[in-house]
Amino acid sequence: MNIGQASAKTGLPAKTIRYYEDIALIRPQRDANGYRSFLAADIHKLTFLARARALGFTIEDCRALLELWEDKSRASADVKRIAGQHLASIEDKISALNAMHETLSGLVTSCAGDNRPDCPILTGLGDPEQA
Amino acid sequence: MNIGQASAKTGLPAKTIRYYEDIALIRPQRDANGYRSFLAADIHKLTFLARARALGFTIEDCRALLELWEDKSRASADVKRIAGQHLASIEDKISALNAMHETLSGLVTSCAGDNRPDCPILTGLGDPEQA
DNA sequence: ATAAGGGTTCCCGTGGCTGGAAGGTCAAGC
DNA sequence: GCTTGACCTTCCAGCCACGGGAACCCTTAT
Repeated sequence: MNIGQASAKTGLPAKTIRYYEDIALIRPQRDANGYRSFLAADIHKLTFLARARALGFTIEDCRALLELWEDKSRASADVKRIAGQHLASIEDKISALNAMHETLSGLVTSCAGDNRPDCPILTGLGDPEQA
Repeated sequence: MNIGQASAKTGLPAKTIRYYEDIALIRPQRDANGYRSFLAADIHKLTFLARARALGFTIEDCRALLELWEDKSRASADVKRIAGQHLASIEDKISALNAMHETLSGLVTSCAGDNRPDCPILTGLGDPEQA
């Protein structure tokens, strides 16, 4: 299977797949003409990567997870630890965004949004006390 | 005021302040010895930037907001539009993170996390149907 | 005179790709 | 056989918003 088909199967752009080979997440074989040749196992890995990335795991997380994935004798606790840490970092990000949202929506609500220049958003941004 | 004091006043690293000058967000004067000299207006701008960045506005958003901030005849609607768009993008990010969180916490919960190799997290990541 | 603690510029690296240039390969149509 | 177009290859540059560190200059205190 060529890279185009692999891309279609996994939903990953060809560029991304090449990049994943570059950083040694996958190691597809090569045909005589130099084209990458993707086997079922490669597709499976790419699907795994696509999904893990979509869940926000970093590339290095993915690398670790892929290793565990291939290690049939892994302890599920190892996997759970990585996933748990990532879950915590997602929670942190959500909290941070919620805080931003609260502050900003307060500012936006208080702004008339008309032709006049008075704008509590700008005032609030300039003077933290007033946010 | 030198860059160190400006940094202390605004909470922004000196590196960041130099970067902001580089990309022309601020234009502090220079002393005879070549040191940057920050006036009250510069500090005010930096404070504005620090706060807007903390709320997740991009640099280009900040540039636009700063322009409006300095334009005493601006319409508050212009400011509100930028802030509203950013608010919407924050909401998008929160939704995306919540979706990730839901999926991932489901996987994590279903994993025993012991010494056995069976791990629904890895299975779920490999096979989307089973997530 | 020297040492510490400012400041300056410059260039490289980050993460995770994405775009584009320059060129090789393959299948189809004339 | 030749061209066209779609595919594939490598490599280089750029994105965002800085941060690290080198190499050097300026100021102040001892």
